[in-house]
Amino acid sequence: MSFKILAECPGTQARRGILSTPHGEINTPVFMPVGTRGSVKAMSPDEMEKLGAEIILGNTYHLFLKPGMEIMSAAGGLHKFSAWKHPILTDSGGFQVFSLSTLRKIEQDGVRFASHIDGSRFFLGPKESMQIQRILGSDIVMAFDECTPYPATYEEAEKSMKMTTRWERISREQPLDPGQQLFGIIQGSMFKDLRQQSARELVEIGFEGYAIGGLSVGEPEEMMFDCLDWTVPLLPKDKPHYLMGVGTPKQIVEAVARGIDMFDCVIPTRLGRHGSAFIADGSTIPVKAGRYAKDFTPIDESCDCYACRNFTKAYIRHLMNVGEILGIRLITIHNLHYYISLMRRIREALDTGTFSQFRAEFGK
RNA sequence: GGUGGGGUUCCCGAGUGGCUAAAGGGGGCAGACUGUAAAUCUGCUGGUUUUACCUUCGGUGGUUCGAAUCCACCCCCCACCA
Repeated sequence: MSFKILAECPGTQARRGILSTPHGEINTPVFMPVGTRGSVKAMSPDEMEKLGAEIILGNTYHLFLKPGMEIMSAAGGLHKFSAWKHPILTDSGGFQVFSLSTLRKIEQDGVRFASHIDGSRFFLGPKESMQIQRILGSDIVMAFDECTPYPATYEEAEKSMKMTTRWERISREQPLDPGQQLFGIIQGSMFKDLRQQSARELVEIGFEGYAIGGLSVGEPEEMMFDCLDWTVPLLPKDKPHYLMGVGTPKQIVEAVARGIDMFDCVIPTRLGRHGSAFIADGSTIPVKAGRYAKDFTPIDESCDCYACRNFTKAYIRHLMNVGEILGIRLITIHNLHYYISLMRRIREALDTGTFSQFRAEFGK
């Protein structure tokens, strides 16, 4: 068993666990910073370690395009190439089927893409995605899916979900290296029966973990929680549950309460580069805004990250204002610290049986 | 002292009689961002009682139904020549 549950919340579906991988253990619930192209933007592996990141993401689509598999193979995989010693989860390229919808055509066995970099044509399907992720050497491999666009009609959602299931079955059949775990991804848009059908079929195929995809694509927040309520109870309890691409701090706390163990999201890093920083209550402040020009206090008085211990909003705003890289780095450090320590607080609450209380407090 | 070029809205800079409150940048301000085509993108940027009126293109005075645009004089800046 690579996933061990250490504690369960009596009042909610939340669990505290440890996921074992060839590159180390991951304490769940966990937030996984996104490092699409082999780097968490603006951060060094050393800094990620210091922030307490236990696992980061990489992306099949992007790494396949650049540097390409010949180099990735010669480099000996993504861990060696990027000097990240800890676990890596790679997304399959399924999200790019969604986000690059104007640059691709879906076919029976996969997707024909025109590279967003130079327009060159290539094909990515479950077989290709598994082969690439095997070479990348990720600890957790994601099955190839289509992140269904929202809104979708029932017919569109059903067609997309069925195709995803077929692709995931093929993904499962592909060879991976010893230790590599494969996660399936539930789709079905916002339809209860499709979501549940997707979950049941994936459980039947059998994966080392189960992800819920196709959320946070523009639907109302309540719908996202509905989808979790419909599907998580159908998943094996002894396998990790991963909510893909989510989300805001409050969404994460709510999803943990619904039995989610793993999260990834570009929000902390992207907002950091764009000048917004998280504060204690989970909301953000626009540090680059003119109103902070003479604010000589840290982003968050109660935060003990490197940025808040040493720098003022006025200084960071100035850096952002003149385009100095350090501004971006400091807010990214702060935001990642916020997310990672949020997860630490959630785990502590689960360890001490106080999660329901934590959740109620956080929601205020 | 001479010759040539120029002074435009916060800045740079286009505009040489009505379609001009004035292109385009920059700067400023605000907003967006959820498995990263994103250190990106969008909007606003003279004033007000906002489908209209007022003020603004170095200054003053003129020509004209109408001037940032034409004329006269003045002030200032730049280059070259003496």
